[in-house]
Amino acid sequence: MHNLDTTFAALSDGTRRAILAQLTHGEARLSDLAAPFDMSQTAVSKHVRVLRDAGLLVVEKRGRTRHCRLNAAVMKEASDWLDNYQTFWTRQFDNLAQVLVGQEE
Amino acid sequence: MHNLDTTFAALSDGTRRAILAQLTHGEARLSDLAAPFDMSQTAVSKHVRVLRDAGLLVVEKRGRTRHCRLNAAVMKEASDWLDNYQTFWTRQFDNLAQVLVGQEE
DNA sequence: GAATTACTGAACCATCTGGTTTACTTTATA
DNA sequence: TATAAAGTAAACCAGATGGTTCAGTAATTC
Repeated sequence: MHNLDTTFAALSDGTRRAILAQLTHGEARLSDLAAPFDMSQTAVSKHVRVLRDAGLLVVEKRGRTRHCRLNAAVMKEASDWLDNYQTFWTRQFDNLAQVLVGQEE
Repeated sequence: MHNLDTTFAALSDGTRRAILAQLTHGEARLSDLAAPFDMSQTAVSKHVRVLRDAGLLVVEKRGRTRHCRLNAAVMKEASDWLDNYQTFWTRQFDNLAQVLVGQEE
C-alpha cells in the first residue's frame, strides 16, 4: 500500500510521528527506537511495521538487529495534497485580517 | 480536539478528502455532499462530523439544511509538520540521482 | 554448547471505525 | 394541517487498531 489513506493513517499516531522524528537523527535499531516509550518493544515493533507498510521507513536486517531509516519520499505525496489547500488557509487568514480591521471601525 | 492525531486521522479517509475537495468549490449542503457517494446520507453525516471535530470544516445550521464550508487553517499545522521533513525527501532524491549517475559509469 | 540478546509471531483484549437500518426532530411546503 | 425533506440519534455489526503477554527463532557472546 502506498496511497494517501495509509500515509495519513500512519502519521495519525503520536508514537509513530515520534519514531519518524527520531530517525531524522540517523538510522536506529528497533530497540533504540523503543527505549523512550513506555510500552513494550512488541508494541513499537508493530508501529514500525505500520510505518514500513506505509513506506515511511525502511528496515534492514543486520545480524540480529533491525536497522530503520527514514524514507521521507512518501511524505511528499501527502505534502503535495495539502499544498492544494494552501491558498485556502492563506485566504482564510486574509479574511480574518479583514474581520479584525472591520472590528476596529 | 485539534491536534495532529485527529487532523491526520481525519485526512486518512478517501471519502473525507473528497468532501474537502468538493468544498473548495464553495460551501455545500450536506445532501449535496452526500450525492456523489454510494453510501447512506447517515454515513456521510458521520464523515462530516469527523471533519468538523477535526476543525477541517464548519457547519452552519440554516433552516432545515446544514451548510458546510472548508476551514483549511487546520491543515497548516499538518503541512508545517511535514515541512520539517522536506529536506529529507529532497536529499533522498539527490541520493537517488547519485545512485543513478553511479550506475551509468 | 549454554546463555543472552534482539526481535517476531500468535493469541488475546478493549476500543475505535465505517458502514448499515430504523426512528425521531425540525423545518418547509402543498 | 398534513406531508415531505433534511438531517441527527441510537442501536447494531464486522473488521481494524493499539496495546498486552507468552512463546519461539536467530544471532551473538560467554
